[in-house]
Amino acid sequence: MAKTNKEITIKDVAKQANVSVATVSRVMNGRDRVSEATRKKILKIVEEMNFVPNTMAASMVNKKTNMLSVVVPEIQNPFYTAVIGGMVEVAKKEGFFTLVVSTNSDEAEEEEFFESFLGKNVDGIILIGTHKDADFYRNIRKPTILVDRYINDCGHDGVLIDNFRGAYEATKHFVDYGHERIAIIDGAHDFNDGKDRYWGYRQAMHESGLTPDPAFHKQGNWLEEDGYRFTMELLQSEQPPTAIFAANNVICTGAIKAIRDLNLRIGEDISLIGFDENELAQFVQPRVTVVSRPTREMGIQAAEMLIQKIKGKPKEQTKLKKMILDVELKKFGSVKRLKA
Amino acid sequence: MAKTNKEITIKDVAKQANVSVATVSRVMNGRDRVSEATRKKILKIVEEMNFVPNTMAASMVNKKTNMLSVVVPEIQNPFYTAVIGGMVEVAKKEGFFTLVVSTNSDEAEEEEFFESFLGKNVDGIILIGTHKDADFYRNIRKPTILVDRYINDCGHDGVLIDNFRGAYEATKHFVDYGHERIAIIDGAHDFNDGKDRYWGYRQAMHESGLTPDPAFHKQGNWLEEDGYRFTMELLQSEQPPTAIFAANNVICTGAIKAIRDLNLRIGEDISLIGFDENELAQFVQPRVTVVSRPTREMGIQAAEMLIQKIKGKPKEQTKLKKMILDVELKKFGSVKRLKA
DNA sequence: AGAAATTGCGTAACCGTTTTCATTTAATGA
DNA sequence: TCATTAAATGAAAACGGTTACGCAATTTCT
Repeated sequence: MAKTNKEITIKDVAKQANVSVATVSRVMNGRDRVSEATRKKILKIVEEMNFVPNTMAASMVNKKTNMLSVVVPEIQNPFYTAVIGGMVEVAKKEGFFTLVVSTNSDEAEEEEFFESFLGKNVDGIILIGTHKDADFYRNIRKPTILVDRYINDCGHDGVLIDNFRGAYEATKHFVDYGHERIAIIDGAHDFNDGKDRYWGYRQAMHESGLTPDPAFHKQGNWLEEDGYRFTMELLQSEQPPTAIFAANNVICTGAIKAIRDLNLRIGEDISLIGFDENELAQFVQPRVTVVSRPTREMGIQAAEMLIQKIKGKPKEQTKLKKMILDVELKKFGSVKRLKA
Repeated sequence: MAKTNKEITIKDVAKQANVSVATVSRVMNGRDRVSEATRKKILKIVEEMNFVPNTMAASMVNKKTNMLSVVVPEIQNPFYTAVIGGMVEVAKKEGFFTLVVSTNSDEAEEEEFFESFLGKNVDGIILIGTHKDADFYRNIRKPTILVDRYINDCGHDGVLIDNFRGAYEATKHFVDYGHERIAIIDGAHDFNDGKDRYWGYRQAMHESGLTPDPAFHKQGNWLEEDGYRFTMELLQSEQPPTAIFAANNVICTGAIKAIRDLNLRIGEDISLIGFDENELAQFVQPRVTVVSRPTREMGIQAAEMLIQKIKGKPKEQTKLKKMILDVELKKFGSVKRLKA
């Protein structure tokens, strides 16, 4: 079992087949025409020798890797994995291989990716960014689609959802059911998504003639523990709200747990709306009303835009596109009717 | 803004600095000695021209990419993302970049990976496999560590947990609390993990002098819906069990939902133990007793083994190692005491 | 049949690095 | 001062493919 650990190369095949490497290369990727006889012969030898071309060498000359990457802040968050799922589906169909990178919401890690082997060598990127500055994005030279989080003047197309309207509809729903003391738990307004949700809430309040109590705006870090802590605070205060809008999925999870720990009933003692589906929101009874967005679809759209961009000629550099997908308020029983 | 889209290469730098490419290469990766003067000069020019070496070209010659990949069946499953988390942590510390690939539990997709650019070019692989045949694994030439699922004679090291003991302890716990009618919901015994859990259950039953009712072994596909459906069936049968062992995390989720939908109380009307933590198991009250395994730690150990293997010389090919990590039965209130 | 067009394939340059080996230059010693 | 040794650098051959170009050998056209 003396193992010659040397990988066999196109040269070995060429020698064996008594042809030039060019010919082997030709049959390998069916570009040029080769006589049926030699094609057969070469194919047979390729099979026998178990030759697999070194993609890296090939990429060096034709500058394509057929790899896409999707960069997300947290691989644990089901919202992101859903986007990934949609993206991978399309990429695969189009012949691209997708690799996933999680940056742990860390700007340094995000930068590291772009300087790494991968960042340099994928054909395109779908990015749910962590950076807040447009400069960072402008420095990305590869075809890139921003998903969910968008920074103006970043120089890339985006696939987004109407966060403003989502929050607006949620808040409006509370108001329609007679709520006036409506709290919102969100996080830093570093990105458009968070900011828009807050201002959707504000506008709905304003239009309804309600002045939001500043104490009802709880701003954390978009974490489950924030949802838990702030819900506790809110519900244990002197004048608790009657309704809480949890501005993302994990905040909502925290809120549900807090409400449970306080022995209160959702939709009865306290009304709640979340943003995005999440396991707990679907489990509790009544199920929690949520602003739902087409997560998987976002990945699909982004991948299609990206691939189109990769395949299109550079001259087709039309102006930037932002695709806004629609949200839907899925009403279950977590909002109590206070008035007819 | 006429953009010369050509990437600048080491040659450009060399020309600008009036030195050979060899010298530039030397200063870039600090291998050989270079006079301080030229080093400074080159570094300055590198800075000015914003030169970044083409890693792919470099990899072609030194056959290293400093990339690791982790291949998992389902990126949505929190168990896998936890393993990934641990692995990435170690890899990063050791200077490796990690990329994640999900195969959707599809053998074809798994194979595709190994034939792709990535599969060919990473320095090592951590694999939670989908294939059932040892041959597949034996064909993997790169340094590889199998995690969680192990196939004998596969030719690779593994990081596993003691599934047998986990299930054994869980079952024993039921018995200790006086249960005799104990059901198990699992899935196909394609891998050691599932099989071992089943036989851990069997042995505990046997040692306790209990003969398991064949109707109490429900075998599905390890899916949440299986957990739901079988729990329903079990609890609605003529002679329902008093205890259910849900052999993985999503089956447990399904079981919890079914119990809820049947308006039964966990730990009262039906006792339940799950395998692995999961969101719902932690949420319901009483919290569900689970066999807990060190998920993150598994990733850490695997990454350390892998990197050691990559860095070690080939002659150090000692015999195969299987590292077995311990499980722990975390007792909460979901098992009712039937006797003192 | 001879010119023209087509087909099949080999030669060699190239992609952007690393690295060995040889060579030049500077430093050291007697 | 001149030989000896050490330090700094350059030339060129890899690494494993792709592809423009060109030349024979066929086929097609008139």
